[in-house]
Amino acid sequence: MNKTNAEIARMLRMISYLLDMSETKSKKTNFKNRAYNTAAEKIDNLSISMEDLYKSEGIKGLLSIPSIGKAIASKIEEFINTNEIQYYNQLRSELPLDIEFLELKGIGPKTLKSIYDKVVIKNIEDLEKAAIEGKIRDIPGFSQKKEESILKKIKNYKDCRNRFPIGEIYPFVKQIERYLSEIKGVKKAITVGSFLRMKDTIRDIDYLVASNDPQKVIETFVNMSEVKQVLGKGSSKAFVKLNNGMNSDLLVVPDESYGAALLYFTGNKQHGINLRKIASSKNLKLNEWGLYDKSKGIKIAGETEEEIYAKLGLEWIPPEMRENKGEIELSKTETYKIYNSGENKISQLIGYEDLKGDLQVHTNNTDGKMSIEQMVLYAADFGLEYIAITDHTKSLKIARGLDEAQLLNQANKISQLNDNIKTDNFFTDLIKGEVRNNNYKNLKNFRILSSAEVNILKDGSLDISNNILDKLDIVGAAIHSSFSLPIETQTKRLVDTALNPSVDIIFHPTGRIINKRDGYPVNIPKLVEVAKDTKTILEVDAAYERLDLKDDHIKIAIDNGVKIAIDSDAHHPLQYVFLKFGIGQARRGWATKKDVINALPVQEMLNNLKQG
DNA sequence: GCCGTTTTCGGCCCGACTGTTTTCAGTCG
Repeated sequence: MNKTNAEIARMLRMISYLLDMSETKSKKTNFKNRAYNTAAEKIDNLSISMEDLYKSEGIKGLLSIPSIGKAIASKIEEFINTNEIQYYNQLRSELPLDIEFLELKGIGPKTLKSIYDKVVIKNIEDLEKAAIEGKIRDIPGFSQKKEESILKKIKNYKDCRNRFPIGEIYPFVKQIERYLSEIKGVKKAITVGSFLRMKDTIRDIDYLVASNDPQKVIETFVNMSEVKQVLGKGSSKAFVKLNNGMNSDLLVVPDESYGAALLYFTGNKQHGINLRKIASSKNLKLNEWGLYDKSKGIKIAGETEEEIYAKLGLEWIPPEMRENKGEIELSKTETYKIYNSGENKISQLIGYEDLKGDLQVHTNNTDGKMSIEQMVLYAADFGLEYIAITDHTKSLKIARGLDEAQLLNQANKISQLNDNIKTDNFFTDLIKGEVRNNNYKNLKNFRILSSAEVNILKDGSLDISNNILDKLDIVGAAIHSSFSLPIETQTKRLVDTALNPSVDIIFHPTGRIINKRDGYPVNIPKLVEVAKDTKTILEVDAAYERLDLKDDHIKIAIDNGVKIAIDSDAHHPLQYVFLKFGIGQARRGWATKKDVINALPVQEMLNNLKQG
């Protein structure tokens, strides 16, 4: 049981695929398979769980999702209740092909059907074997060249690691972006796609370049040393596989099409489709080259995104919000004007320069790499005004967690440092050889907060008592063990923590590590409800392998009036840069500056805590 | 199969690249 949205979407997508394979030229079937595919995409982008929706509201809940009608809703219901869809079984009894073909890019249902009709295959292994044995080249419509290309595509499928955490590839992606921007004649070069939308993980890296010499840019791109294989190229586009296994696409357009191309290539796909539908309804046509007036046959916009959105009756939408989750409705100029008298999300979204403090920072007193003083120095250098020192507590043995005496000792030291920081020469010794810019002038007003990342035990209690915690400026708590308890127990551990009057923030609430572990199960709406009642802050841990809370959870939290903190979880000064990824997730969750507690100056932030 | 400010029928986003199709189907994003 417990069907994820991804599993449901995959089933619908495979139904679409099988319908496409078995389609008799009739147009009706053609649109039927598209309907299944559209429903699958919709579900993939949904912020709520279909199963939860079904359990709380029944089939009516499913029908409330656009693109899901009676027929598809009843199949989802069947899948949730019986773990099967008879319609799918029936299709598969006619075409017994493994669902993995969905992930084999470049070979679609039509190609596969032509092969299937002549050679018995069931899965990708069979297909590879048939190609190696030369059984495909003689099928009508195929050739030796096509057979070779099938083998290449299978190799690509096997090589491809699914998705990379955004922070892991960030420097590499930016390096190529800089390289492209330095090609002679290039006016602009930018990384677009899910990277620009700040998705937590990235599959493909897409670049957009504005230049009047596309051939030169394309040749330079496909000949970079980072390129392992050229998958295709034409007069405006190129597709390559990079050495790290990722696919990368390049689109080159003239300056006057830059905005249209940026809009098209940033996505997401459904956002783009909806914009093109709006264009169509206004007798306009939108593509990657511009916005055109159909009746007059002339281009009316294209150089900037803003002018295109404006001509469609919309305010500009930040890339992080372009996920087809209601942002188009929100940006309609009429809606916008009403809201904008006070509270429009789009104009108030938390910005990349808005954080004033960082509420989770570690030092070499436990598992961090540097001292409090060094972490402070670099934080000031980074432009922050305060940090909380949140070393682990005693029951987390692996990090040499602090006991009560050590914790109080550290708090005393921090208190002294706060006094000394105001004197002119205090950091002189430390600064020697470490100064990178002149932000140290901010140091005098810098505030160090005593804190801890208190360990939540299996029964939901903490490993440090409240009378000790109350001596700290701010308290964070987190789960680091017993991940496999059932959802009710895990939720109760976090709810009990939120109910604890000494705990201000719950750190990385779901415990996920991207590509390594899913995290423990948590009833997020329930936790959010208690957090709201108790004024507990939920963290967005910005370390790129965590990004926890994730975007959809952030949206649930702030929609319910819960404040978030965006923290780096830095164990080294260079890790303050992680804050960028946390802010990206917060923007994806539509968080405004007001929703983020550490966008406040230190005293206001403290005043807004539970006991503040 | 889904949808509706042209609402229960008749539409359904748009264009680049590939292969071998001399005018297009398949696939992708």
